Amino acid sequence: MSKSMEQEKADANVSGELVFRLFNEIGIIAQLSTTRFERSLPHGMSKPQFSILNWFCRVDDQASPGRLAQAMEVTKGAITNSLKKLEAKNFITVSPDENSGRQKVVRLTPEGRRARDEAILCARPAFEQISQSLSAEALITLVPELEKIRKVLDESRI
Amino acid sequence: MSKSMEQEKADANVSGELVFRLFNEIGIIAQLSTTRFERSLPHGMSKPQFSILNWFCRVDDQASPGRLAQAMEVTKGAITNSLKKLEAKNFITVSPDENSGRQKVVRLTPEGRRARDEAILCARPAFEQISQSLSAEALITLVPELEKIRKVLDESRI
DNA sequence: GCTAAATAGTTTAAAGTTAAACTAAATTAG
DNA sequence: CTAATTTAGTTTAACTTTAAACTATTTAGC
Repeated sequence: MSKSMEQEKADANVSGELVFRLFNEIGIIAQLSTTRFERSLPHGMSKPQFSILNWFCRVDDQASPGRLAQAMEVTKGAITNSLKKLEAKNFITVSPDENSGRQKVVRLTPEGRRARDEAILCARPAFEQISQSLSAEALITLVPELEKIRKVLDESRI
Repeated sequence: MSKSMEQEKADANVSGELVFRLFNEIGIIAQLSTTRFERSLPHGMSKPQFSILNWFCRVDDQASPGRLAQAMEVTKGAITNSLKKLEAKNFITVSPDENSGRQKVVRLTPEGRRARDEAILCARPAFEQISQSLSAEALITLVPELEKIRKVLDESRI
């Protein structure tokens, strides 16, 4: 075995180890930050519920449940569940789609928009501390790298 | 309001926004990577089960259920559940602690160690692709930053 | 046009998690 | 030494998620 081949193998092992640690850290951070985030949310709102409201504020003012399922990266069943909760709180409306009898149209209500804004205000302090203990620089490099990883995972979804 | 104060507020908003995106990306990556990881595991092993076996290989050769719960960052109930599964597969042994009647001692079996090594081999290809689409550089900067974030979250746990 | 396949959404069953109640054992205080 | 408190682990109930089965509607193929 040539020297360069040995080196390549060593690199692969180092990368393998690092990728492993990467996903381990990400898993733990997701768990801890979700718990913290949900505890700070008003109206007994869950992270999935918040994500749906936030999506409406940021991406589009209406959508089918299926489109939301894709955007949230969860199953259709999970979206059915979340939409029921949000509808019960009058944060969204769900109506039949005029153009397609098998689709539905989901829309944000003014209360829903208010609840989302309120949620962001309530959650801010929970993350301020982390924001402070991280350099802005670190954040600026971190976020695009993570976006890249997410896209790779997303595009090669099984 | 002075110029510098305005600037500080703008910075805070930018950071707030970035921190928000950071945790959003982390949440999605955790979800997608866990699914992919679990599908690659042998013996119908779940990520929590693997994590316990892996902990024994990396940290200590025995532990109480409570210590494992802390290490895995889950509740004691969740650990009770996982340990039952692992014991049924003969990957661990659970025995009474000689020094304390209310504690138990959990240990890895040789089969457990083999299963963990096998799991790592099976999971490698699933992550190789990501490893390839990321620069080693990116990984080397990413992992320590994430470790820092995890530690901040962990140390200030509520 | 009519049948077959695909698509949208709901429901159900299995699994896993948390929080809280509970049992049993050890420690602390008086 | 006894009673109260704390600690370790299990159990239970509520909830969420996924995957698969199911219903209803639309689109394609012939």
